[in-house]
Amino acid sequence: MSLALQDAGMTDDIGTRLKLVRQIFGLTQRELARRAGVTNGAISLIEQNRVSPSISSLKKILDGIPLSLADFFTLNFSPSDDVFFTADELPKITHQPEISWRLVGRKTKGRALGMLQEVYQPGADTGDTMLRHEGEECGIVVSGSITVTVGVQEKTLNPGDAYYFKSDIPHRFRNLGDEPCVLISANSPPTF
Amino acid sequence: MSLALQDAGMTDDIGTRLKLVRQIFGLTQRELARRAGVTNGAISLIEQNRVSPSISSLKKILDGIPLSLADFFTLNFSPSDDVFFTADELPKITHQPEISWRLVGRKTKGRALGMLQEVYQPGADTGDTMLRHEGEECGIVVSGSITVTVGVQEKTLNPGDAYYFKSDIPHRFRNLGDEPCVLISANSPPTF
DNA sequence: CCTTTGCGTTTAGAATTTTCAACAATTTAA
DNA sequence: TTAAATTGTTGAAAATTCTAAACGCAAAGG
Repeated sequence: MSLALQDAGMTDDIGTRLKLVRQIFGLTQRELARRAGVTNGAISLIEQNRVSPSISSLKKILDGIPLSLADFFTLNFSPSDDVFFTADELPKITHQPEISWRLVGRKTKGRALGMLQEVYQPGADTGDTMLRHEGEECGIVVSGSITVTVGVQEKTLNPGDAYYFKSDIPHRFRNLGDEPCVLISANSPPTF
Repeated sequence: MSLALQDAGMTDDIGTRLKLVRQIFGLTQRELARRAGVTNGAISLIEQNRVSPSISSLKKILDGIPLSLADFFTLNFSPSDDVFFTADELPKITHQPEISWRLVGRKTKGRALGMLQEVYQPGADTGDTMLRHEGEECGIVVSGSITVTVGVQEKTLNPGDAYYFKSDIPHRFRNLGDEPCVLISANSPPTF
């Protein structure tokens, strides 16, 4: 099981690749399908490699994560030491050019925690549609400042400040300052 | 015309992207179709964005170039000064992990020359199927050594050594040494 | 214990892509 | 200048993907 996951990392196998990414982001097939505007059946078939999706479908699906096509094919899950990670081993993810993430650890399956280093360039804005379906998440600002909206609350966080909320509350991150903001976040979705 | 090519660089537009890559490699729709094992009609439709290809089709097509899916989506044709290029501006191409290329200049359309920096890791082998359909090409070794086969001739080239041949003769590059080989090559296909 | 809920899977039919073969336009060669 | 060859495009049929609606299974709650 964990072997299969490791193997699948480098593969061209689109189905396994999609499944891994989906699970890393803590989404069910149905939830991703809803966000992407496709049916859950389509995602199921793709993940089983019973069909080879069209670019347009795959793009729609990845937009629901969100993840660019380039990142999807570039993402590297290749095995490494399970405990220590050098900076350049952390898989990089960029959807909008202004926002980039780095995953801390890869084998999220079977783990309780996911961790990200997130970089928001000045002007970056996640929009308010990024609701995750279950679990909780928290983070602490390392440098720069970031304006976080959670439900009806909003606050601009500076280095050392932090947040913690249930993921099913709509939330939004905006960098209204003029320098990049780096923060470390963690999430604990039971769906992992 | 040249404007369209510049614009197309950054785009998600798969059709234009494929067309650009195909032209950079000096291939016709039919020739690429033959190598890829698809029909020329399919490539035509894709390049016009009248259909959105399946991943399996796109992969087959890119294998005929050859170019990986990751590189295809990562390749950056974005505009820059037309005369000077810094190292990191040169679009990187990797098909096999052991072989990587960097294009010198992007706007090959309308130019007579294409130039590549090529890196062959120890053990790298292009195989003998890489025949380009017309034109001539030449190169000079910068570091390491490379064994080149052209038709019935074969020679191991060391730094400073060079080659020059008609592209329609079957040719093959192999790094039989134990250090990476860097070479600069140029080609002049009339098909550009 | 039973019901409910949520998960991934499956199947038939609708929608889309791909092939095959022909076409028009351009280039090459005679 | 004409004939032959080559290129990209197009239309109808074949093949594949996607949807919509079900299914089986497991976990959670009453």
